[in-house]
Amino acid sequence: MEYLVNVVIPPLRQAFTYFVPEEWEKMVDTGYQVEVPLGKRQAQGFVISKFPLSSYQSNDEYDVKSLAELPLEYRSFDPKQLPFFEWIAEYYGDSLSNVLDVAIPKYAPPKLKRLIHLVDNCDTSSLRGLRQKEIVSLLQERKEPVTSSELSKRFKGAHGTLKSLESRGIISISTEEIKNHHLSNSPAPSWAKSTIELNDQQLKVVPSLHAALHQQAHSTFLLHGVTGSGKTEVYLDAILHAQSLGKSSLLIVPEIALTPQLVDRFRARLGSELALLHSGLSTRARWDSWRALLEGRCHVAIGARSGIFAPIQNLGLILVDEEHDHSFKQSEGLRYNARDLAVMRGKFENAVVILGSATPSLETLSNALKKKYTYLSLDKRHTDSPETEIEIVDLTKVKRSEMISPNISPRLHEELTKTLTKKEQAFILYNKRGFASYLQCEKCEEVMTCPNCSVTFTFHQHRNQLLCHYCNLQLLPPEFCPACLSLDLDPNIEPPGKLTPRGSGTEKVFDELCSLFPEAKIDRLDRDTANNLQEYRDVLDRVRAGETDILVGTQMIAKGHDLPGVTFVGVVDCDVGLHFPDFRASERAFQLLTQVAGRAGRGDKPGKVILQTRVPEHSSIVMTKTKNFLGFAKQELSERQELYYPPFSKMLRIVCASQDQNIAFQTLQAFRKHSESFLEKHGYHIMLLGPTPTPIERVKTQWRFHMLFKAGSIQQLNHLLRELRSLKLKTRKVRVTYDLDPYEML
DNA sequence: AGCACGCCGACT
DNA sequence: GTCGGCGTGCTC
Repeated sequence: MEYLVNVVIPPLRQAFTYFVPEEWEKMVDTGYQVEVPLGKRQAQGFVISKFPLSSYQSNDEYDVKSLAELPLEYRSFDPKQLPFFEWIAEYYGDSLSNVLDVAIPKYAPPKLKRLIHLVDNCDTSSLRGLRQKEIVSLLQERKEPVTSSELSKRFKGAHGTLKSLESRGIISISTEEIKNHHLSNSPAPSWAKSTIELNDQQLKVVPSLHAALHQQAHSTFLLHGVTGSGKTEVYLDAILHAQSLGKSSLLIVPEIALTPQLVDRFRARLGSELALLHSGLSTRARWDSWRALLEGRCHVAIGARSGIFAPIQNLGLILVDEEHDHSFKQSEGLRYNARDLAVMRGKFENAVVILGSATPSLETLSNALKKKYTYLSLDKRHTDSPETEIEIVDLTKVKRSEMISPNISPRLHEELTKTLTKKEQAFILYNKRGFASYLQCEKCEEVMTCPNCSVTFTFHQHRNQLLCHYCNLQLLPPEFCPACLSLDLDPNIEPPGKLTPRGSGTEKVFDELCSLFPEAKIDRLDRDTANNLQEYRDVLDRVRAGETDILVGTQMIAKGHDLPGVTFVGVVDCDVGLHFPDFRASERAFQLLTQVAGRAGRGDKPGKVILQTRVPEHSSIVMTKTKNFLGFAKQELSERQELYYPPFSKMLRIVCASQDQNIAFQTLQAFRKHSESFLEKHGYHIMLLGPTPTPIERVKTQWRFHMLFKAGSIQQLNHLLRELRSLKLKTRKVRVTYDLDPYEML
């Protein structure tokens, strides 16, 4: 017992010290996963350091135990990653334990398959049963082993038959690991070209990327490229260039953008070099990809948010596509932002970082303006397609009687008709689910609200259901107003009011379009029609195959890849979310509108966009029409500066949730008190706001209050965060969440 | 997180 | 008299 190790055992925050048994002394090191005795049970942990007995200072508070077990696939991360993980813990004021728990995939044993072989030269003449004859003749036909699961599917009760065939020496059974097809060298489809052809403007940006890669030092680029300008080609060129220098690359994309089409394009150029990391993988498949990277078998990884932790060896390049996308921010647990981590990881590993977007976040843009990042731009579309024309329809100027249907203005109807006549495809964006935003009593004006949350029920007509979008409570819509009924008046004299649907959503627009265009094939894409990634892809595949004329949907429709048949995009109501109590509401609206407008006309046909709004002078809408990203950004930045919002300040949000309204409020009040004296003591300048009720003050029966902190110095804010976390102000019945760089304010 | 210890209410 | 509720504290 010459060595000891410090082991972190999630979710326990501290590290524990163990002896390393002699037989593992040479093997075990930082990054290994181990089983340890902990109290009366066995637990799993990660080794975060190893040191000789001579440098161990014993304190007699506890007896050091020995490691219990070394799992077969024990190496979990590279020791070189540890400083990065420690930095993350420090920055978000969390424990290393929690970071490792989130960053490192769980080990899963390999899946096994049973292979049935036909024994050579065996005597098949003595076969009795029909089932036996069928199975043997199938095996003879195939001339290769067949899995038992396939046989079981074809012939019910095959299991028993196989056993008897085996005992009679006619077949033999072997087991084999199921290989992961994400890692195998499956051929890329023919449409994915294996060469890269760069156009003039792409050729202008690649030299500085190549130069940076040659430096093998950290630098960050903002690649600002309008939709269709061919950012992907630049990514590929950079990845291949890194590869020629012996460096690996990591590409992070929003989960929803990680489509088979994107993966095929990369596979066509990279083959088996490529490892995938996304939520659709099984635990084992994720582990396989992770190990392939850790062992240096793959040199390029494409992943969603959590891919930023991937143990890529010899990392030289990190790319973040759609860097403005809010899905890079984890919204629970360790609330990290993968885009910010990408830049930080680049610093730790001397890697080049490329942040790409058609609508960069103001944080990233401001770093580019400050020359912290190098600004590169692709401002022309890849093909020679004519410019897309964007038209604003001011709904305040259209009389209700002039509307073709409640949500469709004459101009929108006209353009849709034109598109359908030309046999082209249209996207209709309405960023709101359901059929009606709420049900209201005709008589007493009572609105149906969720009993658990302070929001109205959304009416979903197709399911005939009232649905709470916050707690998912489902209710059959009542025929009469419950408030009227509760008055218990004589129905003959005072009949209860009926409930009418008010406000609309994708379902309503879908219905309107179906009656306006009965001949058209109309489809809908939102969280209600696409429950998972596969269903989402299926809907977009139907569009790609030309089976859909009009696709109505929420923001989900804004992010599909290459759909050249779509020439028209209509936005039913640009104002959804514009007046959210969130300082990023305008930015979000601009990004969504610009993104969805970019869906129109990616082929050689011209695109057309119609934006319906009641605030036609709003900068998010005007600047979308004029395609003036920098104009929008400058105006928005000056407003942010005035109000001391990011990127001009660093923000921290603390939310307290409790069944008891008072406890939630008073916990935060105590946080405020302590913050004030802490700031006083250290002479820090941090702006405190609140506590106030959150915009949606009750969710899932919990009352919620929050506080916002705005600071000029991240160090000071961090110090305060650490201090508040260490305090024991939290009473029993309250849940506290800390969110550094928050995105969600509801 | 587990698992123990510990101190107050309804039952075989 | 005990079974069991979950509040508190510890685990190398």
